[in-house]
Amino acid sequence: MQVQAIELQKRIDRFQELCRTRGVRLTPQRLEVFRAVAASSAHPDAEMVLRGVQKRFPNVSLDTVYRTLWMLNDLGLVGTLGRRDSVRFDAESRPHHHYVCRRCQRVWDLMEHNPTAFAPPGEATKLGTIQEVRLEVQGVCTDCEKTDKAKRPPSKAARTKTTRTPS
Amino acid sequence: MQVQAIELQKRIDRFQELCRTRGVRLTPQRLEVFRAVAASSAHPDAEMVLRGVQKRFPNVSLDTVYRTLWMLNDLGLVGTLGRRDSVRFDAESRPHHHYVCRRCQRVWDLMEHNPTAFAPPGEATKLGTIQEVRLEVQGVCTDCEKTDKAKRPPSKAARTKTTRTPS
DNA sequence: CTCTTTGCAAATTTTTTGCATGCGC
DNA sequence: GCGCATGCAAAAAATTTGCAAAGAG
Repeated sequence: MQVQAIELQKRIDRFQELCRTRGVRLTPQRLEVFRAVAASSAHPDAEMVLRGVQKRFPNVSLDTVYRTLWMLNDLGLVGTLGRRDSVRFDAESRPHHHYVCRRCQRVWDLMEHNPTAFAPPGEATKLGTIQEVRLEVQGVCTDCEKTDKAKRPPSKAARTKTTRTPS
Repeated sequence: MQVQAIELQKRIDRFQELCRTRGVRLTPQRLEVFRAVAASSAHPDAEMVLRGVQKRFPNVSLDTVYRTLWMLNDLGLVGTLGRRDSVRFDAESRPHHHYVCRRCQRVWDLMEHNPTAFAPPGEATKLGTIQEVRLEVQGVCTDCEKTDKAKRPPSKAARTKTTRTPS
């Protein structure tokens, strides 16, 4: 699960260049966080990245890892699996894909049936059984485009947890 | 964002039938949770489902909603967007897909390039801009197949939060 | 009547934030 | 030196679990 040294160096160069281009401050922590993600093909979560980074910088904190990872994500240098917010459900039974707006988080079902899209890549069959193939298109919906800037819901903190002792 | 009454009824019938077939107890809460998901095409999260259910059953609790949703997921009646565990990162820059093992949660990159798979369905272009197309194949990897049964890590609770006062 | 499911509350887990200090540029 | 980034700790958000009481089959 290790990335080749040459490929890794290529990625790091690109990162450093992007930092200069985009005016992002290049700190040792950030470099190390990026190295940890770029060097692994195990798709680590934040905690795994932390462990990797701590080998060289024993006192980096998990929050720095999170901050850096999302920053790298903004820069387009790392991708994510899973959403940072809550899990969403749907009961549409026909096979379909999703379009997800990265600003308002709304989801549309894409019913257009391109059968090849649901055919699992042959490569996958060698890895194990296949239970589901899921395609997700991400972008910014036209509504959000119009009203530019993200309008995050006013921090759910305000809401009273559940309906606990309503009186 | 409402599902047609006929389609909704069809889904509910299927749910009730599956309950009988699979020996799942059909409680009013469960029916209502399913109705809430099946009636919406907004891909609600657990809290949104709760709000829908509470219109008829003001005292259902969020935990029941969660329990029911995952149960419906097991039954194959609802699908999910996003993972229930933590977000994972990767720094692979070439376009690629993922194979995710539902037991050990490991992820493999699928580099096999089927260009059509990355072409966003035309339907999506009408909804907004497109930033990324992501395909995820889910299943059980051969390793886990061999050692059947899921071997969930022994509840991360055991671990000492971070490196807080190690002495 | 029995055994599953519910509601409640508290615990767990994951992620974010406020603030004083430190370091890249 | 200035201002963003870090570390720390604590908050927030999301989800799960233990347990007594209620209800389905």
